[in-house]
Amino acid sequence: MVIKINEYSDVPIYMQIRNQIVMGISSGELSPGEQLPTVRALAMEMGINTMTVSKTYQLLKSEGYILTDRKNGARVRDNITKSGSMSDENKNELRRIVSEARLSGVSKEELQKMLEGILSEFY
Amino acid sequence: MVIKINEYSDVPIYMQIRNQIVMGISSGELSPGEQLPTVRALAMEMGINTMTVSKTYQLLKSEGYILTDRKNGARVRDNITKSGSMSDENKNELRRIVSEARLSGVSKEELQKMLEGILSEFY
Amino acid sequence: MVIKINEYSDVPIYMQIRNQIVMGISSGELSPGEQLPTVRALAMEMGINTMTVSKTYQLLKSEGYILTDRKNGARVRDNITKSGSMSDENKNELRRIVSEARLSGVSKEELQKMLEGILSEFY
Amino acid sequence: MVIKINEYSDVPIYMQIRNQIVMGISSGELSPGEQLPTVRALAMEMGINTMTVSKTYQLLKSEGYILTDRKNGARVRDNITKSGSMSDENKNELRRIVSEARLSGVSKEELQKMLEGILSEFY
DNA sequence: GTGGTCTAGACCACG
DNA sequence: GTGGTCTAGACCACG
Repeated sequence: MVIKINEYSDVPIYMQIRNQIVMGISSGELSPGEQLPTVRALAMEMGINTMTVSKTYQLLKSEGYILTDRKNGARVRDNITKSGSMSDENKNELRRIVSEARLSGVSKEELQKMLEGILSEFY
Repeated sequence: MVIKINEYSDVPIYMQIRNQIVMGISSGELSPGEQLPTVRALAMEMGINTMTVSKTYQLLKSEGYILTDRKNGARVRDNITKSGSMSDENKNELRRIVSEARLSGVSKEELQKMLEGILSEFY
Repeated sequence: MVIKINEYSDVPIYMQIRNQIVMGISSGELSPGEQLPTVRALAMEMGINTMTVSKTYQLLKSEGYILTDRKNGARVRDNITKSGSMSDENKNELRRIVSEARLSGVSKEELQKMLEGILSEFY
Repeated sequence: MVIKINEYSDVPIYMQIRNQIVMGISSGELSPGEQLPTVRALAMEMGINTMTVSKTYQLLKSEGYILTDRKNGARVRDNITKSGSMSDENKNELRRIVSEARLSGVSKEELQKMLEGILSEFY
């Protein structure tokens, strides 16, 4: 799996990596139980600080997306906790994005089409 | 229009206010040409510093959502610039949110229903 | 002569009017000795405060572009003081504008052509 | 690169700094990728508040001239967005400056010569 | 060590 | 009375 960092983004690097791994798991690109690169390897590959990758893995672990152990490194959990609902933060983000799309002149139809496209990526 | 700040959020205060005003404009709660509270009034009302509100207004101005002048204070622009498309950042956010929703066990149908609900708020 | 105010501009109204009158004099649209509208008339016509127009006229007078007397109102001076050189401020502005044009990807030829066009308006 | 503030100017400090950095980038004095002084260092050096410098950097960032990150501080972007044209504001400023030059008695030839000089600084 | 955010308080130009 | 600017000083997340 290829992870790309956007250096112009305001999203912190550790969060960009986290987001891409989450999307990888959700889309199926990363399978349950699959091994992730070691902190050191990923940091080296991306030319960033090991601390940054470490922060990503700890976050993913605390969110229940991955497991880490000293022997095997980090692996995708095969029983990710399902709360069954979206966080209020994400709901709010959705509202913000939709409202901005409308003000940008994106039509309802265009937006629905785009949303269907994104849904088909993950469902 | 009531603006609520979540002091525990990671989103900076000036950005929370900005987001709520954008949503207000998009939903129609704030009409084109409508006066916004003065910097001082809003700061007082929310118990925050005038500089913070000022930052919000300048951001909204630079984004083309409002205009300010010393006589009338700030008001909603009546010809908001329409790029016609969503920013890459917002598209990416949509993908992140959808991917997280799926991993949380939200079904495609539930998500579609929620999206329709949000769309009907703004379109 | 038609004066247009851009309400979105950061340039104060009194300065926008001043600039347009100066350009009118320089282009010949306003002739030496020509009568300007009264403060009251111009303010009424533009739907702005008389104080704003008054400020404009006082500025133009202090800059030596117009004369005012109680009997005849304001007139374009027929012997505008010629310093013979550009102000340092204006030179600096030119440098700023040219530097921004270049960074915007405007070619030297395009810029020269535009400058010739502007020069032919006033010379 | 030396930045000089004119404390008597009407141009706000953060804007004076912004203008000089833009001119520095355009003239080549500041190279793509080059580090800018840290907010604190520049503020200290110029004897002004860090907030003022911070405002400058955020403006330059929002205009696409520089990028900032917490590790490296601020640096000049190597792919500055090129709109391909001058802003209407800058065109208007050019007209104002040329019209004032003419009224000051600057000849067309002198002005053309000065413009060529400025163009050769940046092109 | 860096930029980002926020406060309390002040002064100013504009209208 | 309004927004715009600036200071002095502080705390925080990121890396």
